[in-house]
Amino acid sequence: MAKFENIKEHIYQKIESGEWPEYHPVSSENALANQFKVSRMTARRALQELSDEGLVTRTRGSGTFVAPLKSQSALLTIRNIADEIALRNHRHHAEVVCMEKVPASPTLATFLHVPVQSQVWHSIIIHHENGQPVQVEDRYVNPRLVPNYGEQDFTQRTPHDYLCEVTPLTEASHQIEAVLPSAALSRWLKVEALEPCLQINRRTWCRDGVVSQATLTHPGSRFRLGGHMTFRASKKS
Amino acid sequence: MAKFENIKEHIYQKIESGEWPEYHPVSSENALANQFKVSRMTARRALQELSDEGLVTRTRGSGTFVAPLKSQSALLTIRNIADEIALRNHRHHAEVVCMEKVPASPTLATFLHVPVQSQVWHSIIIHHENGQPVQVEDRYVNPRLVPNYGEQDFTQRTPHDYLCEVTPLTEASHQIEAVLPSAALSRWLKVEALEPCLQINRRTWCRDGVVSQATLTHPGSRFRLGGHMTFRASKKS
DNA sequence: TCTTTGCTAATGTATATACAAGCTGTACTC
DNA sequence: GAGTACAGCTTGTATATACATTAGCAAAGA
Repeated sequence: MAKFENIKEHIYQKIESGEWPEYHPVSSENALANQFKVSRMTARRALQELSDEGLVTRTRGSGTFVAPLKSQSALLTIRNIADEIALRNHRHHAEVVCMEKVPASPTLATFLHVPVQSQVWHSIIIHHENGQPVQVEDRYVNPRLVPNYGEQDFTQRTPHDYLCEVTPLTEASHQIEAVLPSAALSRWLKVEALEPCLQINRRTWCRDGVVSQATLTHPGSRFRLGGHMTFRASKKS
Repeated sequence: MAKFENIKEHIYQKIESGEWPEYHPVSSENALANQFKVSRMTARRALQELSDEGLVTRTRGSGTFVAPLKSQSALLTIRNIADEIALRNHRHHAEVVCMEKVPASPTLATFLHVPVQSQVWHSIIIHHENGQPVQVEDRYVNPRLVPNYGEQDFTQRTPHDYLCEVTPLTEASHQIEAVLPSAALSRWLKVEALEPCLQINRRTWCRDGVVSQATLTHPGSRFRLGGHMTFRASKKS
């Protein structure tokens, strides 16, 4: 492996393991150069690439620091429903319908990479915007990676928020489809049985395996998923 | 502006203007260093950053070349329905329902940034996968930027393909929602009026303005939108 | 006490150089 | 003619050096 990659690896470990939390200072270019017995330009390259990847932020005159985790997936943000509602200056509140441990069905076991019939966390939470239900979050969580999931108070913070903190996410996959709500869903969302809903299926990974699999259902009449992208990073002229 | 930025700018112009098409060779590091009277390392930096941004591809021993445009938005791909179907080894065919010039309604005029009542291209195309309809593409195109849109044969190539070629896209925004199909849509998609559909609203920009606004409707029972992302670019160990 | 000044350390840009490693075409050999 | 060896160009990695720009702090001054 190239020398600059060793240095990146070293710093990445510190961040991923949680030893260096958000905003923790990272060794300076000169310090790394001494420590790894390389030239400053080589140490610089490692830090520069970590900065490009969004893991650290750098400020001339000040130094290099671990970037806030929430900005690490800046490109296609995994949205936190509570933040999104707050952004619109609306009021968010969550209702925990269910929080239990259940044995994993064969399908679920495959999704979460756990043994069939092993106990997994299951929660159902209804998110409201200004008193109206806008999302039902039906989530299964791997108890090996998140043993204390059931003890959290999810009326105060969202599961997404909590999971991001205890297991730094490294990977995610989404599937979006349009469905008709089940009886329970239409009751929870206070919509008619024939109203189309937007359903997002999301699995998230951390370094050690599948953390969680969630089905987020939104009423079609009260929700849109938006995205914007530009193909060019640098600014014009 | 920094020297390496000047070089980037120079190359970017060539690509954006279309003077250098896909796979066109880019001057080598040494050639650029001579041309711009800088050191090789500075020229290298310009090429390296363009490579990071996905505008060019580089191969040791061979050279630097303009990247194929379709890979320029690698992160959240703007999918081409035909490619997607081909990827599944299925058969794609398109049916052009309508191709006309219509006066822009006030709403549409706002979307496309054109004068109200000015003529714009309007096309409706049904995309089939193995004979079954999977997408209705209802598209409005800015005739100032794409004057010959109406003369293309969209049974052979998709509008997305054509638009990518004649106007290098620089920006795009999406909105996804779940809806019930209109009468015409349910007829075209051969679904019942009560089947929920996934509707994607997409606007695309090139350097000179809004190119096109499209509404893509998929039957919920036959379509899913997927995405996958990792938060770390480099590979492990 | 508040302000100014200046020092130090950190990142940002640029250069010159060296060698490693991979692709391509040419010339040579069999 | 077919295969091989090699030379030359390309990108990739690494080093040493110089100077610019900025943040933060400390000391001197009013």
